[in-house]
Amino acid sequence: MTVTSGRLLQLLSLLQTRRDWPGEELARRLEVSRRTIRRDVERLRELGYPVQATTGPDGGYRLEAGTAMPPLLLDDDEAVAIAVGLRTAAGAFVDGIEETSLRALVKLEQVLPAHLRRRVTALNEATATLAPSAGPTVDPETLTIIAGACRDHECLRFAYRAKDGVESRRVVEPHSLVNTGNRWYFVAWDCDRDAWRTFRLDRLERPTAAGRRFQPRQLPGGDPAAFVARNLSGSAPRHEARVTLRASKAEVALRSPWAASQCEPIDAVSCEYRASDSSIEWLALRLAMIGVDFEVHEPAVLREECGRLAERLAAAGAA
Amino acid sequence: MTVTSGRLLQLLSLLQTRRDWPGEELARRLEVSRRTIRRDVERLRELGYPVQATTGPDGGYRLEAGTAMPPLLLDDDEAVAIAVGLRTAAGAFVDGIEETSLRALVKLEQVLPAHLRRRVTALNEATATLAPSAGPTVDPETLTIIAGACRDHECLRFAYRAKDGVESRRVVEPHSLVNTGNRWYFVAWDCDRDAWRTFRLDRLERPTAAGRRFQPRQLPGGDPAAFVARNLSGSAPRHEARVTLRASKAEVALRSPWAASQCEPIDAVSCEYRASDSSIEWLALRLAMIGVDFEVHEPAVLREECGRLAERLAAAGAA
DNA sequence: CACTTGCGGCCAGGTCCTGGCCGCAATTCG
DNA sequence: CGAATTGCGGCCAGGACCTGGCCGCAAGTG
Repeated sequence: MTVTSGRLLQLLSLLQTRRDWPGEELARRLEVSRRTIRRDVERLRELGYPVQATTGPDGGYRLEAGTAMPPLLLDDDEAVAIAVGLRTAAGAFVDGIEETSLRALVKLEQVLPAHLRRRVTALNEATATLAPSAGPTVDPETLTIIAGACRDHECLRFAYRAKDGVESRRVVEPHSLVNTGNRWYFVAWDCDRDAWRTFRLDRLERPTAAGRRFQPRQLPGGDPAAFVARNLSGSAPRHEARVTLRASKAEVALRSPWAASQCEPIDAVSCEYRASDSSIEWLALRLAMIGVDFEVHEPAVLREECGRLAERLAAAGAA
Repeated sequence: MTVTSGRLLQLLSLLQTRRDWPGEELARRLEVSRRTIRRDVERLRELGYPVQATTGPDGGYRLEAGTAMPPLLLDDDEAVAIAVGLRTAAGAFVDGIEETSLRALVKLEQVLPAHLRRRVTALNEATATLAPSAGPTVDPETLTIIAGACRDHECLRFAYRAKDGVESRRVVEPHSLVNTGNRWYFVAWDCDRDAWRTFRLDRLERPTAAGRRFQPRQLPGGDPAAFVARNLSGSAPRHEARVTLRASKAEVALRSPWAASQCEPIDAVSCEYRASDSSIEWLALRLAMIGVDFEVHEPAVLREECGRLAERLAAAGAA
């Protein structure tokens, strides 16, 4: 029954755009009797969506938070906003959320109408400017193409620039994407070399689905993250910073709320701040961003980096 | 019809998690005959979802991008990822996307199951650390509560700290949220003072829905953005920076892709960078973040800020 | 207390769903 | 080229489901 199912979807959509809906209005919008609305609501409830109702004048229906996610019915703008948000989230280094963001993004982009896709890429370029990050960034386009190929077991072709700078064309059976810290790796079976390889995403260009499907192979060891870690052999060491800020924790919270959660109060005019990152430059900048005077206890390289940064800024300031 | 509609939704969900589905497998998963699958697919098409099919061995169904958004069927992790992404997008200053992100977020949070909500807030706190922004930030919680109250025409109660520091309790009929640059304003009818007011979100605390609904009033002039602009009377002046970077545009693009789009090449070893922001501190940090030597032409305050920052870092580096 | 709004039983007429069967078309593979 | 796989959709029959209308009931609101 295409009409009934469609109406149910419409009803769900209406219930998501506003909180309270009198049955009368729903009936008018969906062009059915109020009796049918009651029945539709009953159906939604049967499907597990918690629709609450209140009686009396000003009563109506309301979709509440339940135990499972109902299908999200988004309008164009909202879809675009979500896509943009996910792109930045997937591209950023936000411990533990990237892979999932990516999966959601792939799902969304699969069905994203073309005109919306154009808006997303346009907006994404515009916003990239304002979301600085340390180190080489990865194009969200690349990410979604590869993630999609992994999901759909589709062969992939791309250009790769090895560590020594040598360029080559690859054809692979994609297996998975792995995110460590702020870098993306791509685990795949290299068809030409007949072997498993890991590729760094920022060295990879113009990925395109080759169209051919394949039977997934078993990755030795099973866990792609472990596989990448093994092949990485200890690059990207993390730096653990311990710093005293010359301000109370409350002051820090006021100026830079994002830093407060890693602050331990010492006394009324200072607190200890801890942070870790694989990039010393970024670590130094984060400290500078807090906006209060500070003193670096460790590591020494961070102190040096602060000095370098100071020189650069001093030079700029003196000009 | 609950079973047919439910199956249609399940089918849609399956089609979103992977690209190709042989009819045989769909039939097995949904526990109906292949004939019924064919009919369900037909129904989806009738509802406007572009389901493509390919014949032959290795054939199957595939949900493609159409002209309208189908309902998104998300699993728990994906919902969390989207919520987190939207929260940062709404809190950040990403010209033009915040209001919409916020609307999508309100829609999502309305139906977000409690256990997922907990995960979102937890993650959000954790990630906030890595998404620094200049100036006072706004709690996404606050943002969604207010946006929801605006949408649902529900009275709102909150504490407000005026410019002169005086604290007061307010009860208002919320009208709209306005985002300018990197700041949020809230336009509402103040019930106690019987007048329209704009509030700065970062001065507002503990907003709670009062429960009472109201008939929306007409905002004089109609446009909330214009209303805010009128009442703002030229605060938050923007600083326009003009800087020479001591590196080629290509080098900048390599180190900090986000900055490249605002670079104009001068010669092989330098390029001009332009940026504007209401916060001098943030402007200086953005320059530092590019990671190359530079020289500030204007404004003078930016030069001074660089000097201040340099001193702070020098002190930290020397320690 | 009157009024509004949701709830759900009951009814009758008509529509739609499902599984099975079939011939057809497109594609892949040997 | 021919066999096999997969999707398409007509047809059928039995049964289940939908809809609108009507009603008495319960629960808020003023």
